[in-house]
Amino acid sequence: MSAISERRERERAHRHQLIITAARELAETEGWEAVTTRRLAERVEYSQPVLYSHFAGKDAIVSAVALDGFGELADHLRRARQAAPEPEQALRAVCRAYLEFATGRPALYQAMFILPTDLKFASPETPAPLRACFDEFVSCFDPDGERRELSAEVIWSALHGMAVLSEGGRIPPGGQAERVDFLITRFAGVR
Amino acid sequence: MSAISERRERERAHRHQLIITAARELAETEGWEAVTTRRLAERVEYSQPVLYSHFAGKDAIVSAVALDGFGELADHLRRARQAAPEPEQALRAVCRAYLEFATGRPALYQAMFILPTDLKFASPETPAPLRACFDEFVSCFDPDGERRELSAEVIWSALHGMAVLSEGGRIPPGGQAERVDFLITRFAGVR
DNA sequence: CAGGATGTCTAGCGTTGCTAGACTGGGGCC
DNA sequence: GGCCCCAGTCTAGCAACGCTAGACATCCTG
Repeated sequence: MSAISERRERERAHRHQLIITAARELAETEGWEAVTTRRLAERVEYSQPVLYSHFAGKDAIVSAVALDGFGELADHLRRARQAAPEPEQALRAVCRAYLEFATGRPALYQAMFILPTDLKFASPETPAPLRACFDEFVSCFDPDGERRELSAEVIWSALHGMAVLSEGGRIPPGGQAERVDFLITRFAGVR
Repeated sequence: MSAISERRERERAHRHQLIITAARELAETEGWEAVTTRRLAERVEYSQPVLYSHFAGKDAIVSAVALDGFGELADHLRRARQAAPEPEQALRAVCRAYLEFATGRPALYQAMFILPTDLKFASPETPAPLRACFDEFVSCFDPDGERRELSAEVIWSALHGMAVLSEGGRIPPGGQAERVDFLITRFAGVR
């Protein structure tokens, strides 16, 4: 019962991750509308029902990709914040890193924030990577000051709005840096 | 050729609007995923191909609904702005009206800003209602001050971010008013 | 009154997410 | 060791999707 079933479990875990990365790659190269269960199954060289033995449905696969994305975003933001010498510059660095992430991996960003997912936000069972992302913004504000969470929410909203409106062509895609600078100067003074 | 074909044209225009309002009602009561060409056709009591004699495809129907929405949003914002006695209160009033609109008609807002549409933004052939919405924000800032457009873009982004993150449960849906106030105080001083 | 244009329909194509039922092969019990 | 059973995988198919071809009817024009 031991060795063989252990190997199977290992293989199963490996295949689980294989599905996630295949979905992500497919989405990043051809967009999420090209990610169908058939194409995904063909890509991982298994039949469709195998996908459903790993995930409850397509949404769950998207959620898994999104979760990976939140982990990477948290890393990305943390690195940017820690590389900044001063607190004010930290906020600016984190904001820029956020937009860089959003425009650099549009499909991943879409999975995290736009497509319907099963992920729980702002709740006790919120996955750790999601909290970590939010906390990176919170950390940019003065621990003594009140309303750090509020500041983080508003900043995050603004960045998300810029990212998605610009990606969809609702506002000119150029001039993102200018908008960030403008936003920061309004928020930095009251840190 | 006159009377009869005129009547037909009238009927055709009437049916055109009928399709749009049916799509909108269906979306507002059951969500956009319930708006299929079959159900829509059944609702307007015609067969599917009739829809395609009026619109290029489903996206075009969504776009038409969105365009109606932009007209209403522009009205809504203008009324809010004009009802405010002072410029600073005008910005606050417009922002609140915007979020009120977004949370009050979520399906309509989705058609305008999230679903894929054929509408052109920030371009010469941008429809008038879209420009009108943007201009309502611009009008809230000092005509002598520079960067009115930039301010409008950033404010709009922030509002959109709040609306969509809150609707999707990414940030707590309560406390929207607090966020708006917080945002305004950062932007009002430099009007 | 014939001919053509216009409008609407039925029927169907290809694709989607998802699932039931058959088949296979190794693990545990007598 | 031999039998049964369960986990895993597959083929095949369902209902619903957006969209369209081709047949039918209906009305204006010459």
